[in-house]
Amino acid sequence: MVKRTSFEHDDCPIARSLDAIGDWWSMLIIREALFGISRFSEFQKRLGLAKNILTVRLRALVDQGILKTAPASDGSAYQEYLLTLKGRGVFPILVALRQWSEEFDEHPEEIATILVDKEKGKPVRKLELYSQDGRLLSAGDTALKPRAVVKQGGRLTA
Amino acid sequence: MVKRTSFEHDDCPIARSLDAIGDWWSMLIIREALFGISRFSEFQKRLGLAKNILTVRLRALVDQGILKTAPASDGSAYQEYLLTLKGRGVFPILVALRQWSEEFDEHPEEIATILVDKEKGKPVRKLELYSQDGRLLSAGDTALKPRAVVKQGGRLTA
DNA sequence: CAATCTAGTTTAATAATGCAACCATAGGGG
DNA sequence: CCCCTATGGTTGCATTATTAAACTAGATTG
Repeated sequence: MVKRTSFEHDDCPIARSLDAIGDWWSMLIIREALFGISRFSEFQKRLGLAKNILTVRLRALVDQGILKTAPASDGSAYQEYLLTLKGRGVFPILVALRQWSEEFDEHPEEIATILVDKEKGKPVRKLELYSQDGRLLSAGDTALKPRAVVKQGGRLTA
Repeated sequence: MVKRTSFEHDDCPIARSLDAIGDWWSMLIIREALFGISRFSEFQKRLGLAKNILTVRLRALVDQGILKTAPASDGSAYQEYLLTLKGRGVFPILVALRQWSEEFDEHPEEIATILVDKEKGKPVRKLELYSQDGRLLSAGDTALKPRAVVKQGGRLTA
């Protein structure tokens, strides 16, 4: 690679998200964390990834404020990894990924679980995107607008 | 890597999606395609990725039925890459990624664009997840249920 | 018909990933 | 106190992926 491309300071928010959590393991670690997994060894067992990789990923997630370490909680003298607010904010992304598989995968019969609402136990609806005045939007109904920014000099830039 | 782990036949739909489009470039290629980009050189210019990688990614996306090649359209004798229905279905994932950055990024002032609805030009709302009976759900209101599957033998499995 | 554009392929270097083996600390048994 | 196991890593090395840059070959343009 001669240096792997970083999107950390890209002006596209999608690229920025991908830079933060856009690899297989980070996303799956957050998925497990949302299930309540918090211990190093539990992550390692459930995901089956190499421990050194887990170490690196956990550290990166902590550095980015997606996970935080807590001294313990279940009595044992070890630490645990807990989601921050930012980390819990990844939930819609995971739901979107899940629903894409459910809708388009060629072997949906291999999918083992369904996302349901706790209260009724029924499958959730598809994620919906609305305009401010309440119209349901699809990709074609949207556009990108440059964010108007007033810089120090007072000039208007994109 | 000694063979990168594949999630192609994982039973988790999130893992399956990640296996298909869970790398930086694939996601960004689809983003560009949603903007109407369809030519090899355009993708390469806009994303700034190495051409060999673009070749591999485009081929993988076509193999997976996310893009399809069409013989031409603007007269020139070259081919173009177009999104399939499955490809356009990635849109909510990209919206979720975008909104996560918008909400949690530490330098939101570096984000250059806003997603608006075409009709009014106003920013869209956050993606919303509803239960079948219309309640707005957050992560804590949901659970995973094993998908009941009736196998050949007639036994019920998870 | 020479120059340039398109859509790649090839090559060589560098970076990331994975496996396995090792290490340090805590707690428990004897 | 000594040995054993579990937790939470670290280190080394082999393999694989990504990249930039050079090269091709057909299509288009001047």
